[in-house]
Amino acid sequence: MNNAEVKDKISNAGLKATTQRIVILKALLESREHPTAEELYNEVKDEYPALSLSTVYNTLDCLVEKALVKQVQTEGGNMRYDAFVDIHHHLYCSESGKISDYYNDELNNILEDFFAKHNIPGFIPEEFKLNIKGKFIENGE
Amino acid sequence: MNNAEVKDKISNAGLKATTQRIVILKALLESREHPTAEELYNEVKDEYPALSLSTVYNTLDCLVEKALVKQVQTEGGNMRYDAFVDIHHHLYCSESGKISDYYNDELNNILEDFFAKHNIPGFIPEEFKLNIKGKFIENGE
DNA sequence: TTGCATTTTATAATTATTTTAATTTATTTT
DNA sequence: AAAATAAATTAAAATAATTATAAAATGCAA
Repeated sequence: MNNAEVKDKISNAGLKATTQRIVILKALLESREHPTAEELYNEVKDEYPALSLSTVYNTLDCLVEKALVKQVQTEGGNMRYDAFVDIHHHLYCSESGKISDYYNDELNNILEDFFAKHNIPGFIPEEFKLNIKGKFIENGE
Repeated sequence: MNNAEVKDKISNAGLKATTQRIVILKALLESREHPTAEELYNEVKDEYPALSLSTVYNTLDCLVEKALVKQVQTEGGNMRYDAFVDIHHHLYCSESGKISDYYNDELNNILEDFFAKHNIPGFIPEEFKLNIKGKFIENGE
């Protein structure tokens, strides 16, 4: 995705498309690693050395508020971010802690169907996210 | 659950059953609120005023390690704990941040079946946890 | 009981994140 | 275009959650 497209994304969300916001969102869109604010900061610093870590936090807050970015639930301490806001699930590796994406439309349909049929008393579900814990295996293991 | 039963749980896991561990685990077993370390500390302090917050953190780490307690994924900053380690899912309220339990064996079976049939290349799934985001509704709303 | 290992405690240190207030940048008004 | 206004960014300080440290207390084995 080029800068102009990222810029449009930000503008269309009703935010000022500042350089900082563009480079931060672009970096996040180029990563599938669900980085922390600090990891993103280190990514972006090369290209934009004047950037401050506060700005990364502020910008991510903005982007989350406008639903351009999602916070990723982790069991560990710190917050991670994901610019891929389409429906997908996560694989959590119990050994490395790595979080990978899992896309499966059939699974999404099954979950939608299930909760269309099974009411949860007192609760209106809006979004389903499956966390799959397990282990990555080496090739040939 | 009485103290003796909690004590056995701890001993059976291979841990020394100290008073602190007993009261902390007991308090957690009596809560369905997925408390933080600090919330637990405040619960337990009445009954056991000498208790230190560090001990709560240490004890919870121990209990997690021995799988008597699970960490609960949250989007906010701080860690939450759950002494109910049987298979269940969580309802996340987007308004209040409250996390409630959702039990459904049929859903568990559907998920088991799905991943028995659908291999994830390079990954061995061990545990499925569905996070259901939505809203709690008032009676009569 | 004596000795040893473990646990607990209080304190200090660390880390992630948020707040603050000043500065810079962008936008609107004149 | 210049001045006024608003918004965003920055560096620094503050806060909150958690972890590390080292001394004291506890519990168990010989």
